[in-house]
Amino acid sequence: MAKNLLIVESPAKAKTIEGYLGKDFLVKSSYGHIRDLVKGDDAIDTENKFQQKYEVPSDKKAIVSELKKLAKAAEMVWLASDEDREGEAISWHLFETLGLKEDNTKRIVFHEITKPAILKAIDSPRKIDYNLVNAQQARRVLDRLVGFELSPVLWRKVKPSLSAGRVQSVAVRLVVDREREINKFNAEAAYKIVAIFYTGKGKEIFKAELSKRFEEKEEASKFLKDCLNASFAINSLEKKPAKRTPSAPFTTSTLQQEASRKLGFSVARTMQVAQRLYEAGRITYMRTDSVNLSDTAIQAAEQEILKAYGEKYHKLRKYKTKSAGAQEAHEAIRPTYFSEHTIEGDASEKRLYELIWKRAIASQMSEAEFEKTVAKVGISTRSEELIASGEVMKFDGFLKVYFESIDEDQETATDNDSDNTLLPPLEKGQQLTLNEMTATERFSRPPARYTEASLVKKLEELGIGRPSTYAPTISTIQNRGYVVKEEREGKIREFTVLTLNSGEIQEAIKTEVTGAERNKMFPTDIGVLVNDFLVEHFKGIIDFNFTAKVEKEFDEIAQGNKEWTDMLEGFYIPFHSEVQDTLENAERATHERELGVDTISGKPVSVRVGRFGPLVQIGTAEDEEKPRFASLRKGQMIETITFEEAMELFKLPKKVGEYEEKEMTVAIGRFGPYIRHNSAFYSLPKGIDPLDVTQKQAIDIINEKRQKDIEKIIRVFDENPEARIENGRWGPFVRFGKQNLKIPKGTDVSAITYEDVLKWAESDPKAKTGKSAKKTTTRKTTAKTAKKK
DNA sequence: CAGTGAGCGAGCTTCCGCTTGACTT
Repeated sequence: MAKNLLIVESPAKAKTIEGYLGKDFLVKSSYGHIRDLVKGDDAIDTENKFQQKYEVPSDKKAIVSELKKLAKAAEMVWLASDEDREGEAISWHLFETLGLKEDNTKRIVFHEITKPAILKAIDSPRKIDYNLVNAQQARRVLDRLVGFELSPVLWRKVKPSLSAGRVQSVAVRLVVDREREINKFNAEAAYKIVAIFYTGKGKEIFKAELSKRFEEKEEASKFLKDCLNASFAINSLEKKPAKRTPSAPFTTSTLQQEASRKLGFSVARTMQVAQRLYEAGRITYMRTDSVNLSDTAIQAAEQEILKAYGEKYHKLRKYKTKSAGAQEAHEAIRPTYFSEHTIEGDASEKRLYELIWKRAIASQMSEAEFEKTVAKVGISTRSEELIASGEVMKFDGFLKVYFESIDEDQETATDNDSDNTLLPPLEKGQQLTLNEMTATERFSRPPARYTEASLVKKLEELGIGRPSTYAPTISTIQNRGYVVKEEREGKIREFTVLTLNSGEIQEAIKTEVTGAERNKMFPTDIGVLVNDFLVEHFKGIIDFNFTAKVEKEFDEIAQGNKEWTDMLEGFYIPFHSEVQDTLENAERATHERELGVDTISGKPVSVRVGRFGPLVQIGTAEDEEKPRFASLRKGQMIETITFEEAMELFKLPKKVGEYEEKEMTVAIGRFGPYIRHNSAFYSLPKGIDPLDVTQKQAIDIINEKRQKDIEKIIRVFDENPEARIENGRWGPFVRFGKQNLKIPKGTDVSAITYEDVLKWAESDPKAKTGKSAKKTTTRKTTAKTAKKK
C-alpha cells in the first residue's frame, strides 16, 4: 500500500500526476465535488446562521467509500484540488467526509500539471483555507436561496416547473433585451458613394470611397452630377506602417467563440470534443479562465516556432487575464505537445485541436507588419475627397498560422466592400480617369442577435457564470423554453442605386435580403413573460451587476474581512421579504394583447400564451359560440404580431380538393408548410405560397414525393412487404411498419435477413413504450417517481 | 409536422459549480 494518497479533481489529471510521482504516491480523483446540499427545501436553516445540510449524492457514494478506504490506509493524504473557491471547498468536503485528521492531511496547490510544479507544491504544503471555504459556502447558499425561492414564485404566478436563478435569468434577460432593441430599431438609409478609377497608365483600376454618406437621394444625385464633368487627381498619398498582434491563447469562452465562428460548433459540442482531447492527453484542461502559459509551455512553443518557422517568427509573450472574477486555477487551453501540429482522431477532434494548436503557437509569435496606404482623390467640382486605402503585408508573423475571426456586431458598419487590398502604384498629383461611380442606398444595421458563443462572451464580460457552467447554462435556458436557437428567413428590401457610367446617370431599384439569421438566440413568449415578471418584482437579482456585487463580498469573505453569515443575512432578509411580498400581492403574470376586432364576426381578436404555447383567439369564452384558436408560428411573438398577421393564421389549414377519394389539406407545421393526405405528410417545396396551392399542384407534389420514396427503397422483404431497407439521411435503416430500426454497426446490409429484422424490432426500446419518444420530460419524471417508491 | 386551448387537483417542479461516464438518439 502506498504511503501517500493524493487526491485531485479530475481522473485525467490523476493519471498524469501519478507518472510524475513514483510508487510512493497513489493518485486518485474525487470527480469534482463529492457533497452537495440536500435536495429539498430544508437544506439551509435560514433562521439559524444558514446552517447547511450536506449529503453525498448517490452517484458519488462509490467514489467516496473508495477514497475513505484508501485514506485510512495511507500515512499522509494530500488534498490537491484546484486553487480556487470551489477547489478549496472540495478539499474541505473531502476532509470532512473522509474523516481525515489534521496531522496526516496536507493541502497543496499548483497551476500547471508539470513535474517541477507538482514537486514544488509538495514541498510547500499548507492547511485548508477556511476563509476561502466560507466564501464558497456563501456562494453555494446564495445560489440555492435565490433559485429555490424565486422558482416557486414563478410556479405560482406564471406556470409550473419554471426556473429562475442568478445566472440563467440574466442570460435570458440579455436575449430579451437584445430582441427588443432590434424590434424598436429603425433602419436609416443613406447613400454611399463608391468610385472606380483607372490610373491612366495601363488598365489598372482601384476603388475609392467617400467617407460621408448622403441621407437624401437628391444630395447623392447632385454629387454624381457634379462628378459627371469633373476631373480627378490624387491630392495626397500617405504611407504608414501598421502592426497586428496575436491574441492570447484560448480560455473556455474564447475557444467556444472561435469554434462557433470558424467550425460552426455549438458551445456544448465544443466542450464535448475538447473533453475528448483532454482525456486523450492532447490538450490541457478545457475549463479555464486563464490566458497564462506555464514556463515549460512557453519554452516548448518557442522551440517549435524556431524549428518550424525560424527565429524571426518568435516573440516571447506573457498574457494577463482581465476578465472579471477570473480565478485562474489552471493554465490557458493549449496543446500538451507543441510539436504535434495535427493529431489522429475524428474530424471534429482534428479541427478543434488544430484551432487550439494554432492559437497557442501564434500567441508566442511576432506581430504581422503592414504598410498602409491612404490616397485622397480630389474632385475639381466638389470640396469633398474620395479615399482609397490599401494594405500590403510586409511580414506575416503570427498570421502565418492563425487568423482570428470577428463577430458580426464588430464588423465595420461599412459592409465589406471596402476590402483592404493592394492599391496600384500612385503618385501625388496624378490625374485619374473615372470608370464608374455609384451611389448605393445602404441601411444602418440593428445590434446583432446573440449566438450561443457571443452570449457566453457577454456573460463572461459581466462576470456571470464560470467556465464549467457556460455550456450548461446555454442549454438550460433553451431546455426551459425561454430561448430558442433558430434560423429565420429574411425579408426582401428594395434599395436604390444611382450609377454614373459612360457620361450618364442611371437609377435602378435592386433588392436584397435583410434580417436573415442562422443559429441565433431568440426569446420565446414564455421567456419574455418570465423575464418581465422577474424584472418587475426582483430587479436587484436579475440586475447585470448583481453577481459582480456579491462576488466582491465573496472576495472579502475569502480574505477574512467579512463574516459569511453576515453577508448572507444582509442579502437574504430583504430578498426573502420581496419574495413574500410578491407571493401575496403580485398579479398572475399574463401577456395578453388585444389586436382588434374581426370584421366578419365582430368579435375581439387577442393573443396570449395557452397551455400548448402562444395562440391567437377570436371571440371570448363567454360567447355562445366557441372561440376560434390558432397557434402562432415560428418567428411570431405575442409582443410583435400584428392584427393582419394574426388573421392570416386562420386561413390555414385549407382544403385543396380530393385525390384518390381522400381530402388534401394544406397547413403549416413545425418544419414548414405541408400537404396532409390520407394521414401522410408531404412538405411543400420552397417558393410555393401555401395559400395558393391548387388541387393539381398538390397532386403533383404527392406523386413526386411518392416517387422519391420508392427510389429510396433498397430492398423489400418477401416475408412481409411492410419490412424494407431504405436509404435514410444518415445511411441505410430498416423500416418495419411504423418502427424505424437502426442497423447495428458493421452489419453487411445486403445480408440482412427477415429474422434479423424481427430480432431488432423486438429489442427496439421504442416499441415497448408504444409511442415514439415524444415527451422525454414526462417519461423522465415518471421514471424518477417510480424509483422513489 | 395535426388539433388541442377544460377541469379535477396530489405531488412534483427549482439553483450554481465541480467532475465523468452511463444512458439514448
